[in-house]
This record gives sequence, C-alpha cells and structure tokens, in this order.
Amino acid sequence: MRLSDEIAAYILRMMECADDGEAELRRNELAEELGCVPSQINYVLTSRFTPEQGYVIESRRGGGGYIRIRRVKLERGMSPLMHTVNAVGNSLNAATAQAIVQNLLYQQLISKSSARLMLAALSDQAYRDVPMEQRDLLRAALLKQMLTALIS
Amino acid sequence: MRLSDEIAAYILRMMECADDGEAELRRNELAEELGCVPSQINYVLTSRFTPEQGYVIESRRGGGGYIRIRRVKLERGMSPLMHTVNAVGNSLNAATAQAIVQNLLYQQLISKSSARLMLAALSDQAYRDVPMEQRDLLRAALLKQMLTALIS
DNA sequence: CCTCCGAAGGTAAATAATGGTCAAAGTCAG
DNA sequence: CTGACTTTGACCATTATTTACCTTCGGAGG
Repeated sequence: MRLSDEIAAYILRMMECADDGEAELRRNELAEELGCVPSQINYVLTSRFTPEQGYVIESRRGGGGYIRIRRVKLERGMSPLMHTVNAVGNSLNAATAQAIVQNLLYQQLISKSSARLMLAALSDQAYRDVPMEQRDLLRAALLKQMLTALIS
Repeated sequence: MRLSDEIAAYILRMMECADDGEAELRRNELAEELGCVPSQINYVLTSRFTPEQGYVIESRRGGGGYIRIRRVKLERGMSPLMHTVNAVGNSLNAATAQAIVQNLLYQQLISKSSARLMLAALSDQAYRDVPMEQRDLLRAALLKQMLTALIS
C-alpha cells in the first residue's frame, strides 16, 4: 500500500474515533509515527482531503500548533451545494461564477446575503494584485471553499 | 492547553465576572498565580486582546500599577462595518483577518453564516495559486469588498 | 520642594516549537 | 517512454516562552 494511502487511512480512522468526527493532529508527531517526512502529510491533505471530497482543514503554526480536519460531506445523497462544489473545475471565470451563485440563490440554496458576499469575493474587483493567469484558479478555489464552509 | 490560552481564558473569566465587564489586574500577581513570567501577560494581551478583536487596554506603571482590559462596544447599524472597511489597510494577514471577522460576529454585526463564508474566503486555504507576496494584499481587498457588499 | 528608591509595568531579542512551500527526484500504469 | 502521482529534503513563516534590561510612578526623607 502506498504511504499516502496509509496516512489517509490513519486520518480517516482518527475522524471516526473522535466523537465530533473531527481529527486533530500534530504534523511532526504523525509524520514520525507513520515514518514519513512531515511535508508528506501536507501532500495527503491537499490531494485527498479537498473541498471536493467534503473536507475543511484548519491549521495553526507555532508552539502548540495543530492541523484539524473536518468532514462536511453527507455520506449519501450529496447535498446540492456539494454537487456544485464538485461541478466547479479548478478554473472558473467571473461570468460563470456569477451565474452559479445567482442560480444557487434562485434555487434558494443560499441566502441573499450569502450570495452578495460570494459575488463580492468572486468578482475580479478584488483581484487587482493577483496575476491574471491565476485569477480563475483562485476564483474556483474560493467558491469551493466558501460553499464547503456553508455546508458545515 | 497552551499557557497563553489559559491566561487569555483567565482574563476573559475575570471580565465576565466583573459587573462592568472590565478586567483589572496586577501583572506580577497574575503571572505568579498562573505560573508564568510577567512578560508573558503582555504577550497574551498583544496577541489576543488587540483593537481588532475589540479590546482596549490601559495600564499604569509604578506603585499601585495595574492593567485594565475593556471591550469596546461598537454602535449598531451599518457604520461599524464601514468603519472596519476604512480601518483595514491594503494588506492583511490571516490571523488579523480572522480576528476582525470573529469580532464582527461577536458584536452581532454579521450573521454566523456570513462569518463562516468570510472566514473561508480569508483563510490561506484557498490561496494556493496566489503568490505568497500577494496573499495579504488579496485578503485585504477581499475583506473590504465583502464588507462593502454587506452594507449595500 | 527635591531626590532617590522601590514597586510596578514595558520592550525586544533569543530560543523553542510548530506547520507551510516548492521543486527535484522517484515510481508506476498505460 | 511519458505523464500523473508520490516521496523527500531544504528552506520559510508563524506562534509561544523566556530572559535581560528599560521606563514610569508614588512616596519617604531630607
């Protein structure tokens, strides 16, 4: 079995055991326990615990730091929002983003103020400092991140 | 639990107990009671009781010195949000952004789901495609954009 | 009054404890 | 053999704690 799969399995197990379904871990500790370099933990997190797969990750550096993984995906019958998260690729232009949000609002899947917030965050207006080539990637990531946050 | 968190919790408790909602303490005394060096109290104050988080601190040195921590109350209505927009510079790190949003939520100026959305949009998680040097600029722009959207 | 001393609190730098990023090198299925 | 996925390691960023030294205030003595 691949190392990454073992790490993923380990984290999944941690989440099942916790009563709140969250896994909180210390990167270096876990890396040591599983015999891998610390950065491999990051690799596993970014490749297997993405918003598309229904996970939200928070972390803190520094003394007493941690990584927390939360699952928001409902096991079956994916929520409509989750469906959108999966439908969005890794790139998204402003017009499409706007259409998606407006559609979610129309379907009453999100509130009006949520829609306003999301439109503001997805419009090119705020991306002045982001290189053009990266804007659509950022937009896609932002939309997915925000929708995932709404579900949990 | 981190020492700093214990200190912060202790101070929060003091504020809750006081009828005026203020906490007044003597640095050395508190340090002794919590088993830390006095300057750690300052660290906690500057890292967790900042103006962004809605606190004001006064203190006096010398005999009979003290430290007083107060929560500032923002007026209701839209103006506090506008005030926040104006107060945010053109660069904003993740920790400060989080503190600002959490404070807005605490003061009931934004809803819980708005806070969640904003936190998701302001966390570094979604910025993987944005060069490090631009992240704080983007974050500031995003926060201002989103708050402005809430106002209008 | 004025000075000086002791009792506070303040600051900054060093150190420790974590997690994050990036790119080179390796692996493996097709 | 090639492209996607993995694994590693060097280097970076953030947060916490400790230590040494500095500043301010009030009052006792002169």
